[in-house]
Amino acid sequence: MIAENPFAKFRNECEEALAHALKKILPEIKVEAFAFNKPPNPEFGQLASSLCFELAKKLNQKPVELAAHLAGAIDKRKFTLIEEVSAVGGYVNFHVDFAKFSALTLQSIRQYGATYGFIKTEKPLKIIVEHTSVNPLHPIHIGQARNPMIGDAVARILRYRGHTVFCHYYIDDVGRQSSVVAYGYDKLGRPQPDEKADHFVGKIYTITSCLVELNRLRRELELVKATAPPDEVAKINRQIDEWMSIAAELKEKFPLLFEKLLEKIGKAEDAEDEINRLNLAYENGQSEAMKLVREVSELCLKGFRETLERVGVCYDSWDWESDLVWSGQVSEVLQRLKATPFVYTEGGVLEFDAERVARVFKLKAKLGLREDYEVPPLTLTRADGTSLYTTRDVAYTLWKFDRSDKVINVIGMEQSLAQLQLKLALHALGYGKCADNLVHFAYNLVTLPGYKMSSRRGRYITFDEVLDEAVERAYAEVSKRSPQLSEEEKREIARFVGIGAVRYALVDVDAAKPVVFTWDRVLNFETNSAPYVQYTHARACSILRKAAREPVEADFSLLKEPLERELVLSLAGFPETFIDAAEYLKPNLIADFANALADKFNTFYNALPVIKAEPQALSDARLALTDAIRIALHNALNIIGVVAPEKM
RNA sequence: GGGUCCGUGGCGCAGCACGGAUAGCGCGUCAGCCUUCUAAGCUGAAUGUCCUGGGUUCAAAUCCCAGCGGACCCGCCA
Repeated sequence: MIAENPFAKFRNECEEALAHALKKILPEIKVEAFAFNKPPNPEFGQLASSLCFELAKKLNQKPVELAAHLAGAIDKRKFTLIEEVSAVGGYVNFHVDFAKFSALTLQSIRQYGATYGFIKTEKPLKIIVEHTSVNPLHPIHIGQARNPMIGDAVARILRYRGHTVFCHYYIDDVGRQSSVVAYGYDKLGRPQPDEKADHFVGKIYTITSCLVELNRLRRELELVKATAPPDEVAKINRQIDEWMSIAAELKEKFPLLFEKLLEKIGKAEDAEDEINRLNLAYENGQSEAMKLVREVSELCLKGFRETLERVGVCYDSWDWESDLVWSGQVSEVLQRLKATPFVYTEGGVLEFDAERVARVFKLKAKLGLREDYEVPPLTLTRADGTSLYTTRDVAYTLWKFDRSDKVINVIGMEQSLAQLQLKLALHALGYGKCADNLVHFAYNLVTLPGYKMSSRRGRYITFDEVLDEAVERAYAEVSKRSPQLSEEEKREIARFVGIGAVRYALVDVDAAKPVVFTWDRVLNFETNSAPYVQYTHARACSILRKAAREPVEADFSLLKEPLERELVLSLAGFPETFIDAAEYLKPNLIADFANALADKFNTFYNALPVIKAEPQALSDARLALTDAIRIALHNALNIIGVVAPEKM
């Protein structure tokens, strides 16, 4: 007997059994769906119904008596997996027939192998997952690295679920910041990088942006010094002080580059204007500007690709924001928005009345907003006619929906309002359906202890640094723990252990929670980490290797130990966990599952022999169990992008 | 001021979508386990007003309301 979802099979039988019994003794009662709980203790069985508590009040009977009555009415002979039904304290408890259930679960896992657990959806969709989308100005820092880890895991999960998934990277090269870095790069004479390209670009960006900001503030001070109130002058002075200290930091860290840029733009009074001109020229598709900005952006992206490839993240499409502007899609969207009654002009710029859209289309309840909350308006254009980020995002979103049924944007929760306004803009344009299929997967920030990471200020820890450190730490661990391995093996293991640890650490915490970055968090190699699960997987592989035989006709009824039964239950539940993870977009469920299974296996490993178990039939059954665990751990790690090694 | 999210042993987290029996786990602390299948492991001990107060319910960490604390957002930045 084989089932792709063993635990669901048991659950279905329990449901059916309960429904029959209810119909028999209380035909007048209609229950839509039966919810089951997992009992806190195996002596209460594997599934429990608390239905009697609900019915007790309606029927004016005691739950305990009702439960006994109901349990007694179940004819368990009609079902294959139900061994016993008991009534305890008002609950109806279902006990699984472990002999049959173990056989079902372990044979199914063996049969499905690398596809076990990945139940296909009945409604496959074309889904675009947009993730990472770090601006091409500086290296990906650890605060941003949570994004590709979550995005990639979500994409993998949805693919295994049977959807057609495309991962898109949105290259935001139209913002003013791109012109800032391009300006600095140009002043330096467009040099070739002498290090990893994104790190190189990042330095230019930070220093340029700092110098330009100082210029601006100093001029502002000159202008208002005589006329403005003292507290305003003091405020500007404070800002100057802050940027001066940043400049000092940068000068110390990158003396050569700092000097060069200081010389070129330190006193350039027209820097601000030149950057604005460059930005305008770029949006207008002027060829010199195009060449310059694209050149810097490409450099940076080259660095990103290296980093992301290293952690096993890849994309199906790299979408340039500028392409949307140059192709006229942005201005077309603007025209169409202007034609709606929701756009007005104020102070020479176009404003979008998001609040009115929400009211007219009665969307507040649907979008989870209170009726008395007023959605702030969205400015669509600058006074010079250039577009703003969210405006371009409207065009981009429509472009994405031309290619998919559903769009998932993995974007920090600080952009919640912008994403809401984006949805409302879609409604205003008549694309309410797209808005409904647009998901903002919001995740919380990663901060450094004491301060927020700031790319403009050059205060960040790069993802590359974290990966390097993790791999180095892992190398030290492997060398210590497995000195017998060859140098090559150690390097290889260090690589996937270190990278796995980082991936796992960034996926494991609920995306809604803020994370304070500490090295301890990502360099954890003990329980509840990728290395722990990887180690457990390698351990299972090692046993199977040493056994050197195939347990062909194992007698699963020999698996009578509570530890073995818990393992079977865990394994049988993997498909349901996977479905939950896919439907609710919760990759951390997979990490938790893997960790919990590893925990149970290690307990089992320490308590009971596998190869040396007597009689051999028991050894065979335990080998089959071990093999099933190996498969489940492998599959779980696979979806969160972590390598499952055979040795470490 | 308004909005969104978060609040669970000393620290870091799970559980909350779908209410259910004794709230789990890791770190740290203490006491143990390697001539036995990988000790990146295991066993045991101590540690909790599940932010506070109301409400709904037979039943609340979980749902609702109010408050407190923290993060983020409310820009002709992205």
